[in-house]
Amino acid sequence: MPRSRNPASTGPSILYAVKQVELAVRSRLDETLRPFGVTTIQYSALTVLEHRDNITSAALARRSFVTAQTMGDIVMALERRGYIVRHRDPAHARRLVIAVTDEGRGLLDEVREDVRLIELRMTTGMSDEERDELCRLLRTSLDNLVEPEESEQA
Amino acid sequence: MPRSRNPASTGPSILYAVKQVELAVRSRLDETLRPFGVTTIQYSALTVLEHRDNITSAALARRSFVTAQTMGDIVMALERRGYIVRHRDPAHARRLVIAVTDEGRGLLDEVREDVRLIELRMTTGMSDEERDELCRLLRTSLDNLVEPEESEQA
DNA sequence: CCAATTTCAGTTTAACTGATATTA
DNA sequence: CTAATATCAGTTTAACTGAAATTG
Repeated sequence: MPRSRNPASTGPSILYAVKQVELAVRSRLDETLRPFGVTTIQYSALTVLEHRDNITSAALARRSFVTAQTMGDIVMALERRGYIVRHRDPAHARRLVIAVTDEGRGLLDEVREDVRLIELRMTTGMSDEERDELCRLLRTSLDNLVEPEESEQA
Repeated sequence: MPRSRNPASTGPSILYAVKQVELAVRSRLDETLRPFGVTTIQYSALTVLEHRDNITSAALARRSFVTAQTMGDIVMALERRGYIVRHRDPAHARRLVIAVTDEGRGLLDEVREDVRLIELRMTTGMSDEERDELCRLLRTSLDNLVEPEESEQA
């Protein structure tokens, strides 16, 4: 296969680009979410919970690359606002499994369109194939970065 | 043009993927940078300064989507550690332009290889073309998200 | 006894807002 | 006068470490 250029040609610029895009996205998301009184971090956690119900705070922390204590604070903030509830896992009395409430789903529904507009703006000028490719390459990047040891069900 | 699928097919999952990848990258970068006593945020600012010398803290703030005060704190932290120096712009007495010191470049050199390893791990299994494509799509995303009003030279 | 989960306490960094002096 | 820059002060959120209780 023809290696068109040296492997370091792109340098550490992909990491830099990821960082910059995330900063830009967060800036836009903050504007969108401010009227609702939730932070981008809290919203991100809530979107994960929307798709992965009955997960514990500790598992959510591992998935988000933060400590259990940090995620504990975020989860408690969401609980205080009524967006989630927690109840004991019958099979595992130490665990508190999280469920998104109707209020939580309501919030997600309220901001869904605005969030989609940010994504549409970000991908302006891209073809559907390019959008799919970007998403696929980001997922691959994430898979490559996570520790392989993690084998949880939630 | 044949729109192969509905535009919402990928949903807001690209934003989610960007966020997750950034969290993963930051987690790895934190490990790498901890022995050097700099945070990922400080390091990111320093890499921008490496390529864009003679920029002001305020301009750096705009580029990084944070307030001037926030970037002021980060810049002062880098200054205290001796990684940058600031001096008055002769043409603009109010501005303090930033220059990376030899110590700053030394730090960047010391961590460059480790940072590159993170990027290599992240792009494991990708062809050179895919790496380039990922970088290109991220740059496009960033361009689409920045305010067009900004027309600074630095 | 050990590992995982949760939580309490304390600390630090990074973000914000608001206000102020300076200067082009 | 206005806008931009830098900075001072105060606040909040998000991250950490350390420690403790509980449970499998």
